[in-house]
Order: sequence, then C-alpha cells, then structure tokens
Amino acid sequence: MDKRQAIIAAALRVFAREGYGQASLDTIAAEAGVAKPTIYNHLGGKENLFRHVLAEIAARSNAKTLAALQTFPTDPHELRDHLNTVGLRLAECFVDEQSSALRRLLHAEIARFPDLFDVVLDSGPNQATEALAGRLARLANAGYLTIEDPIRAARQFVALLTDELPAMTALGTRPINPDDLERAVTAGVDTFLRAFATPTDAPAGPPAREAVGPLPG
Amino acid sequence: MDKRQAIIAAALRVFAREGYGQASLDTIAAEAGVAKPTIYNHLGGKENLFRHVLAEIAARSNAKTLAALQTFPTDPHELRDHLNTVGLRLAECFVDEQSSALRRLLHAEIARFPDLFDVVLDSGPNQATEALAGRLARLANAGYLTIEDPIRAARQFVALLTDELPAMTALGTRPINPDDLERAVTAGVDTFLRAFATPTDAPAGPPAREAVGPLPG
Amino acid sequence: MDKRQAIIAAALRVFAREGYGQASLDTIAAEAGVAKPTIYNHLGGKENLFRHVLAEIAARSNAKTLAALQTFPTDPHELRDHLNTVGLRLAECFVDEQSSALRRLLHAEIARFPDLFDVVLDSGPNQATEALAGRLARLANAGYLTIEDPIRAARQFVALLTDELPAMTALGTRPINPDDLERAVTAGVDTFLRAFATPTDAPAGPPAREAVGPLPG
Amino acid sequence: MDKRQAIIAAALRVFAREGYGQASLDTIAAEAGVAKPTIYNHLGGKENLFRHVLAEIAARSNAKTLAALQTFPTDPHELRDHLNTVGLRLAECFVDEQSSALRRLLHAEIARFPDLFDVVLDSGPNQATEALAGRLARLANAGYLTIEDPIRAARQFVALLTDELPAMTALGTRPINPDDLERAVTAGVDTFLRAFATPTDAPAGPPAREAVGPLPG
DNA sequence: TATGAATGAGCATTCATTCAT
DNA sequence: CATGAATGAATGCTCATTCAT
Repeated sequence: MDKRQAIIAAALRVFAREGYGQASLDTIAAEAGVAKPTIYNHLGGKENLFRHVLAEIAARSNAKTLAALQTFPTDPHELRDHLNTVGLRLAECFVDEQSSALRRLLHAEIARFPDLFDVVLDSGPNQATEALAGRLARLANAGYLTIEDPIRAARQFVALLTDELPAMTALGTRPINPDDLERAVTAGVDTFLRAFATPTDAPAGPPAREAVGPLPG
Repeated sequence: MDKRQAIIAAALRVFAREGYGQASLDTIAAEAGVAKPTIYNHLGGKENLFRHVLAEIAARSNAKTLAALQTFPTDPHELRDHLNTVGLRLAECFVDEQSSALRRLLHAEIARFPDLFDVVLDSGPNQATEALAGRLARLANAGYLTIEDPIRAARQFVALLTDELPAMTALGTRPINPDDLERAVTAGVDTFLRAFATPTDAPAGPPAREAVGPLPG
Repeated sequence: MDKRQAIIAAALRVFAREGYGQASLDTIAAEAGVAKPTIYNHLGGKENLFRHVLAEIAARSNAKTLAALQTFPTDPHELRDHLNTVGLRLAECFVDEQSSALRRLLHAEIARFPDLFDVVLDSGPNQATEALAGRLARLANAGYLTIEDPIRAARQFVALLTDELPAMTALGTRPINPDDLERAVTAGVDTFLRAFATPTDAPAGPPAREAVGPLPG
Repeated sequence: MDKRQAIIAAALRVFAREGYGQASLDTIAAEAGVAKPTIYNHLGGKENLFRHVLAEIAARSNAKTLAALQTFPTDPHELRDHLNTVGLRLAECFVDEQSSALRRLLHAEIARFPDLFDVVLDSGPNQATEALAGRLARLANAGYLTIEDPIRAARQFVALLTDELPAMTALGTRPINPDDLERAVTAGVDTFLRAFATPTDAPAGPPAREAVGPLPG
C-alpha cells in the first residue's frame, strides 16, 4: 500500500533520529501523515514496526553495497587504482546515512532484540563479504594477490578501509569531507596491498595457485 | 560516598542492559538499594547520571587498555609471539563486558548526547592508540617493523585485531570462546606482520614463519 | 464534547476548592470521570486547563451580572427602592459561589498568570461597570441623580454595595444570610444616594444637565 | 533568634512570590541561608511557618495603617484637604507591597486555612476601621460630618478610597503611579464628602468646594 | 481500511518531612 | 542547635495500545 510505505519511511527517519525507546508512535504517525491506529493495522505494534524498518534499511544497504561490488575489476592492470576505486565505493556505503543509522540502531537495541543482529548480518554484511571474497579470490587466482583465506581477506579489507570512519563521522552523525574519505580509503588499500599484493618481480601470471589453498606446514 | 558508588554501579548495569531511554530511575534506584530522590541528591537527574556512568566506564576501559599496553615488548626476539600476546590482551579489553556496553551506549545515544562521543574518544581509544603507536615506533626504530605513520599503523593493528569480534560476540552481548578470540587475534597479527614486518633477509629476528607466505620484496 | 464539559466542570470545582498549585490532575480526572490523558487530549496540560476554567467562570459571572443589570430602572419614581433592587441583584452576583471562586483564584495565581487578570477584568467587571454607568447616566439625565463621571459613579456604587461582603462571607467561602446581604446593600445604596441623589426640592424634570458636563470653576 | 527572623523574612518573600502551594521549603531555606531542618526546629512544618508569616505581615500592615491614622485631624478647618491627606496615607498602606501580598495569600489559601481569615481581619482591618470610625465620629461631633453609624462610614470611606486600586495595580503586583493614586483618593474623598459632609450653610467649616456640585439640602 | 477518542501504566522529577550526627 | 543525607508520596506528563465508528 501507499500508506504502508509512508509509515515505514517515516518510522525509519524517526527511529534513526531518536532511537527505538524515545521514538513515539505519535511522531511516526504524524510524520507519515496517518492516524496512529493505521500503524497497528498495517504493521502491528511498535516492536514489529521496528523489525520491518530494520529489515528495510538492511536490504537497502545491502543492495547498495552489492551494487558497489558489481563492477569489481577481476583482471586489472592497475591493481591499486582499482582497489582504491572499489574501496571508495564501499566506504561510501559505510558512511551512508541509512547504513550508519542501521549500525547505531543495532547497537542500541541488540539487548532488546537479540535476534535482529543475525538477521541483519546475514542480509547485509555477510553477503557483501562473500561477494568481496569472491572478487579477491579471482585476483589471487590471477596472480595479483596472495591470499590464503579470501573471506578473512575480504573482512580485513573492509576493516582497513573503514578503520577511521566511525571517529571521523561521529558514528555516522556528521558528514565527512570527501577528501578525508578518499585519504582514509587510500591508507587502507595501501596496507592491504602491503599485506596481500603478490611481489611484482614475479610479473603476472597464474603461479600463486597454492597460495589460495592450504598452506604448507 | 558509599551510596554514590552503588548508584553509579547500578546505573551502569541498568543502562547497559536496557539503554538510556528504557532504563528507569526506579529500576536503578531499586538495584542500587536507595530511594529515588537519593539519585537526584547525588547525581542530579537522569541525563547527568548517564554522563557520569559513561565517564566512569570510559575511564575504567581506558585504564584496562593502557595496562594491557604497559608490558608491550620493545625489543622482542619473537616478534610474532609478542604481538600475539599483546594483541590478545587488547582484544580481551575490546570484548570486555563493560567496554562493549560502552560502545553500545555510545552508538545508541550519540544522537541525544553528541558531545559524549568526543569525550569518550579522548578519554579512551585515542590515548590507547597513541600509546600503541609509540610502542610500534620503537619496534620500527629497532628495525623489526617498517612503519611510516605509527598512528595509522596502530589504528590498523587494532582494526585487524578486532575485525571479527563484533560479529562473534553479537556486539558484545555474547561471551566469546577463548580459542576463537585467540584465532581472531592471530589472524589480525598475521596480516599486520605481512604488511609491516621488515623483510627477514635482514638478520634481526627469526623469519616470520613461512606459513604466511613470502612477503613483498 | 460531553467529556470536555465534564472536565471543565470538575476542574472548576477542584481549582476553586484547592487552588491551582494544590489541585492535582488526578483529582480532576477522577472527579470528571475520565482518564488523565483525556484531559491532555482535550485541553492540553494543567496551565491551559486553568486558563479555560477561568475564562469559563468569568464568562458565566459576566453573563449573570449583565443579566442583573438588564432590568435596570431608567425612569423610576421610587429611586431608592429600585436601586436597592438592582443593588441586591448585583450583590448576589458578587457573593455567588463561582464569582467568589474566580476572585480567589485570580488573587492566588496572578503571580503565575499575570495576563489572566486583564483578560478576566475585560471579560467581566469592566463590561458590567460600563453597563451600570450607562444606566446611571440615564438617571442623571432624567434629573434623578447628579453625576459628573458615570464610570466613576458606577464603580463607587459597586464598591459601596459590596463593601462588607468579603468579610461577611469569608471571601466567599461561607454562605451569607439573605437579610444580612440586604442590609449591606441598603447601607451601600443609602450612602450612594446621599452622595449622588439630586436634591428633591427641585422635584423631577431635566434640570441637572450641567451636572453631567464640566463643572463650574 | 537571628535565624528565626531570617527564616520568616525569607518565607514571607517566597510565599508572597509563589503562593503557599508552590513555595518550596528548599527555596525558603536557601533564601534564608539555613538548612531545611532548621525551619522545622524553629517553626515546625510548612503550615505553621505559613501561619507565622501571615501573622507577621498582618501585624506589620496593621501597624503601618494605625500609624497612618495617628495624625488624623480632629478639628480641621480644611476638611477636604485633611481627608485627602489621610486618605492618601491609607491608600498607600493598601497598595503597599506586603499588604497586597497578604491579601493575595489570604484569598489564595482561605480554603486551606479557613481560620486565618478572622485572625488577620481582627489583627488588621478591623482595628483600623475602629480607629478610623473614632476619628470620623469626632469630626461628626464637631459638626463637620453628618454620620449616624461611624463604623459603617469608616468602612465606606476605605471602600471609596481603594475602589480603583486593585485594578490599577493588578491586585498589587504592579507599582502604581503616585499621581494616579492621588487621583483615586481624591475621587473617593470627594464622594465621601458628598455623602457625609454637613451642609455648608451651617457656619462651621469652609464650603466643600463647588467643584463637587451642590450637596443635597 | 482508517480514524478520533479514550485509557492504564509508567516516567522523571519534586517536596515535606525525618533521622543520625 | 544546626545540618547533610535520605525517603515515601505525589505530580504533571507521555506513551503504546485499543475500541467504536
């Protein structure tokens, strides 16, 4: 329905702005332009509304992130530049307003909604990590990177990229200067490459096969 | 006073358990074994109480973390082992119940208390990062590590160490298996050394365990 | 609505009985037979409720008083009797329970609601004084009274009528004996006539024209 | 004691400013510079304190008023001027800050303290009325005034004097312009003399200034 | 389906009062 | 005598929820 979307959109704004506990259904109803009971008709209670909202943000964030990975270079000649590009896209997803709000809400209400954490994790970051791991594995197979555990590498790639962002954005409540964002990404990619780039004297080619598999002794 | 400490301790528990908005002074008073007005006499209102509590946890967490760094090896022969040891201590601080609660509360209430973020940051993580950076710089000076920006390296060290912990502990609400924690730390230290360890053809120190694979020349 | 009137009526009773500060919304709600939030839905908060109540009593009192003046004799042969009659009606309005309560509440809360005084004054006594002044001016024009400033005369008429009433009714908290009320009125009218009755040796007729206008040297 | 007076003085200010219900012992204690229990030691409870305060203001107001009557002219050649003078003094007592506060407090709390009304009345206005009645009786005996019931005349004298003052001072919460006060007094004295001055064709006293218009024969 | 109206429960806060010191 | 500390009780107000329409 039309109203249903209006309610979820309004709830998303209000929950993000005020948190679950302080958000009032009156505010949400007013902001959605509907009467309070309509919220109950469509979504039944505050708790259920919250779950729907989180699912919604998680889905959106996930879609955005997967889209950012869609054009991941699988056979780049300029590896660093390409990682910087894709890293910047990921970092932009990370500092995205809704993505930040989602993280804040999860932290805030995990005690009240312990199940939501896994739901969100599976619907979002885990998928992204898997996708990213696949891309990194291809680069490893192509000999550009030396990676034993692609999932781990993917997680660490993201960790290095987003390292400074919470502090720089006050947990996502302050906008970040694009230059600062790029610098943070560059720093993360730099360290990532120091750790995982295949030494360049062995030019390109597919030698690093064993690097992906089980390690020797 | 005695009561004052009891109030802060109880408030800490209740805020951590229920969040700022849902925590009620009745609950805190009951859990502290005092009457409600006593909270007002000592700490003046809910907001002030919350600030005191956060400051308290932040101070404790910081002290714990700085203590963990106190015995940082400055001239180790077994670099990896030593980094694993200190990394484990840091990770233990990270997954500490109070430290996790602090992070959750900060995320939850940063919209209501925008100033608290910087306060906590300065009283905690920033000091730890600086201390850690100093230790890493010494190791670099001694030729064990190749580091240009110690602050950045310190931040990335922590990022790599704690990478998996939020997911493994459900944002600090579930205890973590010590073995899992150690594995996560090892993985982080491993990548850190791949990125920053000085190449081993330099005589100092043992080679960084072949399992990691050849480091870039 | 029905409930709205019930709330205002109950609030009127409770405020009159206990004063603004001591009156509790719980009491008012109970006495009105509604739940507390209903008061907020209809009238928004204690202060607003108080304003509505005062406006209500002021309007009622004013209507009563103006009605009492409606039948004011404009050409009486028995001037004293007629003034006694109208004076008694006015005095009855003055000692009326609600009118007294209004005066008490105004005195009590003028510090908290400085604006209410003028509001009530304009919606009540001032209108009555003007109406009364008009009636007195007609009597003066008809030669029965000698009045230069009808507004002043009206005020003084009321002052003389109500002179003893506060003390006799304990500021409106005790009922007054009708005989006592009549005696007080008679005394006031008596003095009023001593001051303003045109000397009777000039029988009736319209001679006192100049008395209303500017006085001689 | 010193403290006792400080408490009463502070309570007087606070009660006058905020009313009985809203005045808090904390405020009074702070304003008096004592600890709260000290109020209990000296004056036992809020209600008792209030009684003491009212008695105190009543006594002061009464003293002031009686002093204003002390120099009442008993054999004046300029009757009107003398009545204006004494009337002005009485009116000044009436608009006095403390006297006004006393009236407001009495109105406000007569429901809670029904007995206080008579206490204050006897300790104040009644004494003043008696004193004034005595003075007026002397003037009547001297042939200047024609008065049958001096008490009644005294009450009416005051009523005519103070007629406009409540409206002009917003029940004593706004200061009054001295010129306005004098004009109000003059108007009251004028009407009083029209009612009670012995006709001037009798030799005693100067004629009552034609501005008043002819007095009834 | 959508809503205006109503409510029971709960919250932060304040206050008059007492007690140990 | 004076006070710091503590508290039971009450108050204004808000909220999630329901029901009749």
